[in-house]
Amino acid sequence: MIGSILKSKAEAKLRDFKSSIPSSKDFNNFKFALYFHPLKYDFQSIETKWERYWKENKTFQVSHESKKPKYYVLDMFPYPSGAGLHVGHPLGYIASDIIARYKRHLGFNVLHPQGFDSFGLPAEQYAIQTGQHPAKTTKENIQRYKEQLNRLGFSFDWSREVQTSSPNYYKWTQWIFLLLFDHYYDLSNDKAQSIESLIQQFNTQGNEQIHAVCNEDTPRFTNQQWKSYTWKKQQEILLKYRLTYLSEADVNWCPDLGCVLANDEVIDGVSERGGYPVFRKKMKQWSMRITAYAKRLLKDLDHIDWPGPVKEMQRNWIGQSQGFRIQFQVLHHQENINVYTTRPDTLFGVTFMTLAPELDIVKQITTSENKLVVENYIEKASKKRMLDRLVHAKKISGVFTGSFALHPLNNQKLPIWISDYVLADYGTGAIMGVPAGDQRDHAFATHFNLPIVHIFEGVDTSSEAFVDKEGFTYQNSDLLNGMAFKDGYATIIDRLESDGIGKQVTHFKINDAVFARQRYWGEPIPIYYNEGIPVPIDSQYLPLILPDIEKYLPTPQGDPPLGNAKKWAWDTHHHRIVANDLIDFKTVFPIELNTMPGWAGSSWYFNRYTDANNCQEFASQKALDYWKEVDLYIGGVEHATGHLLYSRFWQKFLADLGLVPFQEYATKLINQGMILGTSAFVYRQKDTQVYVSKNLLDPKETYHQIRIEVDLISSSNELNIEKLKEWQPQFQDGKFVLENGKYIVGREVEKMSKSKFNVVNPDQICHEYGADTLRMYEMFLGPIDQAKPWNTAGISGVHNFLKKFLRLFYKNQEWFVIDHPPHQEELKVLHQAIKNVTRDIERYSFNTCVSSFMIACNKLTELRCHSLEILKPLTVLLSPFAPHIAEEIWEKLGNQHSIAYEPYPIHSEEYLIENTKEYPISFNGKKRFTKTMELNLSKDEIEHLILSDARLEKYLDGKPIKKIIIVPNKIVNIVL
RNA sequence: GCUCGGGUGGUGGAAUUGGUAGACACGUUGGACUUAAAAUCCAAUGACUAUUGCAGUCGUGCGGGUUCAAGUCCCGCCCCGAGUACCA
Repeated sequence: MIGSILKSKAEAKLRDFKSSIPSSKDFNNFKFALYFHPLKYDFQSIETKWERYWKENKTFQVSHESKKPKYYVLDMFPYPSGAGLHVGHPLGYIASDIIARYKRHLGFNVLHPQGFDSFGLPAEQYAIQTGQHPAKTTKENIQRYKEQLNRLGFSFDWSREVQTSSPNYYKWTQWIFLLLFDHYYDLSNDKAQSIESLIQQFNTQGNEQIHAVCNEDTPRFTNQQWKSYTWKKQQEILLKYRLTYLSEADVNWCPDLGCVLANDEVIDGVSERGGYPVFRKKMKQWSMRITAYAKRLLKDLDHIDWPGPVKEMQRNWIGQSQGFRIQFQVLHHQENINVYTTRPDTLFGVTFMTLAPELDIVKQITTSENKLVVENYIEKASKKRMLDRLVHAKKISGVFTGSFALHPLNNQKLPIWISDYVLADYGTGAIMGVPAGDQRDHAFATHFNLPIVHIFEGVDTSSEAFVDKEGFTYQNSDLLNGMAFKDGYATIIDRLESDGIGKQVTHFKINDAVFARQRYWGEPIPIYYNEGIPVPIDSQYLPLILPDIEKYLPTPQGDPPLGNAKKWAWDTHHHRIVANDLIDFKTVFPIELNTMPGWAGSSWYFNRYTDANNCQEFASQKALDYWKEVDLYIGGVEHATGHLLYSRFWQKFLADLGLVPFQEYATKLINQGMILGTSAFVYRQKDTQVYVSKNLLDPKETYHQIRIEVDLISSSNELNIEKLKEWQPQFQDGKFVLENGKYIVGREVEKMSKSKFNVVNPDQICHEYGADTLRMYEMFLGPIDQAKPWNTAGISGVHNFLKKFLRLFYKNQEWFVIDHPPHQEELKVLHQAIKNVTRDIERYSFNTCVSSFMIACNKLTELRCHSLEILKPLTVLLSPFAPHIAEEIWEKLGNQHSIAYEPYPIHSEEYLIENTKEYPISFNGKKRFTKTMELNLSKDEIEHLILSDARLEKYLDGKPIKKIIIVPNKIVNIVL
């Protein structure tokens, strides 16, 4: 019934509409208006016009001297690569720009800066190939990026641009490095303290009582001993406390890049950039003592609104575990072996010990008859690539050292083995082998015929280890026998602690971050060497400028590229860099030749934006206090265990020193999903020049898949063969086997990359459809945080919407907006749109926002609305998404100022209440309703209703019913 | 192996967090207007069965369960994606 009413309404509307269409007599007028739309959406001129306007009027330049509340929206700044921007880059920038513009409408003073992370490997490799100075290519790339970014209408305040490779920026990166060098981590206050204060404590009490984070091999000394040490010895000790320090460390060495890598730059045993094999190697290296902050980095994750996966990855990376450190004596040797275990309760199941081959102690305890095999094994293990170590994880290997350890409680002799399944950099690098309680130990024991002690009563551990913590009682376990896990655990740690054999420890998986690269294109480390001891260059002489060099490769002596610099030594008398040929190492000292890693500059840039042009400070207190922390940070999830962790570490350090007002710099983080490319393939028959169309491939034949440029493909996957032959000469002699006269290519979704020929450039979309369309389309594609393949199929829908929207302001080609009170219907459409768009922006659900605009636009077109009172707020609503067209309309509506700061329309509920009572309702239990309704019913009506539906009875219970919500033939909800 | 996500039309994706599943858009089909194309507008479009009685049945990876009501909650499977890994 309702259905038919609605239907007849719709029909009436249609009739109405059709009758309004003029007959063919006055066709001349009408033709243009409806069927031949001359109204051109000239996005090219609109967009260039407004981009110039924003630039000339400095529309988006902001100051911290403002009474308005602040809002800080930040993008992860890009690395300016030579390939330029592709359609994936702007996704996050568009979202952040929408938020920035939205917040401006709401009256916030919005800080929305942009800059460039311009130090990095690709520019340097390009320099090695071409001899071009990285500074030059970087500058060109930045220029290109800026043009492309501006073309998309982002409301960045470019007056605050930062470039990490510019000396007035890296001056402060070096300054922070020196601060880290000058501090240690005090565990009694749980914060960084100056080295100065540490020296004072050494002078008065030595280091016995000091509770600080330091290297494992730090010796113990009294104040007397300290004073007796030479300057050099003192400095060596201090280095073990500094937050950036130089030490012999196991590093990830990548010979192909000639460079060490941080753990997060190694993926599956190969380098993140280039995919070259990575080896473990001992080298003297700069490191950052991020481990000192591990606990705080973990704890404060609870206080920030970051995506779950990022937090989870950081938690895993930090890898906190509660365990026990147990000491084992080595028979006939002085040395003890410390093991780390999370299961001290399985101590009576120990039948052997295993050490990581890299451990120093291995050489000392190896007996002479085993020396050869052990050394062989160590040699082999160190040569093993990290990848092999992963791949051959299942392959069990190891050798016996010939020595034995003593079980601390029952004095059994335990053979000491070495094996590469034990990692040197986790725990103590040594484990106690418990075949009954650990699967790897079990496999190892089985492989080498080592005994298994079955310590769990009720569980068979002869063929498999048992790792659960319930379902057994202990047996063969001395004092634990008969207990369950909980009691057993408590009993054993009590015993071990009282005997002084072991102690409870909190262990972290995270390692200190290697902080030096053997590269040219990075921040110079402001350190010189005196007697081999690193000495800081006083911060007043910063920046330490990166010198020009001619060759970007390592020196013949194997020094980093900076060794090629003519001027590169520090003169302590004149406080300057001096030329090599004049070097007299009595007065001048060699400068550190390594440079900082890529993440140095990006670890604090968000603070610099608050006061980017300050020459006196890294940022003024006033600016920092006004802009505070980042309210919304948008960037890729790939930085979860790199940039996003290091920058939190630096922020905490700066906060410890009182230099920044917050422990966490970004309260809210959103990860934008990657936009993937769709690569295209042609299929060449093996050893021929014959290319076969995709659907004609013979399963019995072998084909080579060859990636080709996606520009050569039509929307129906047809290949333009002529263009292909022009593109690469190898195809010129090709014979193409066609289907239906066409060559159809294969397609596959992959990461967008220049080398895969699947890059789609935003420039060509801008040219064809305009920036506003691109912005809205990228938002419309799907949820912001989801990875999705780029696909232009739907772009016309968004473009049509903008055209339609513009058409609302026109009638018969003429600008036509009326200033009469709008209809109820029109108001309802407007307020529905305001409500939905606002709600969705607040939820960062931009794709549904775009839908809401389309719905509103369609309805208003149908209503033929030209009311100013409707269209004006709608334009404001749209302006964060499509700023150019909004500005254009805004100006045409007679406004002098930019729409950017126009108050946002706030919806009022009264237009949104559904008039459900219009529809007739019948309570005979069989009628159907077409709408969900909220009804205020009288008692009689309710009773009638209840009689019609027995199910309701159970709800009655004597209570009065206030409201009943009904859907077709069903009672939905009852409010008592 | 472990830890997170996620499976909805031909496609991208909606669903106010338990209340008419498929909004919006693409695509497809038909129509209007055109010499024609483009552009624009209108209509249909989950599947099946009916159809000059206007309706019915089934449908959110599979199998169970809770509920008046399940895409949404619970239990058990299957698949896909991401991260991570001899972590003791």
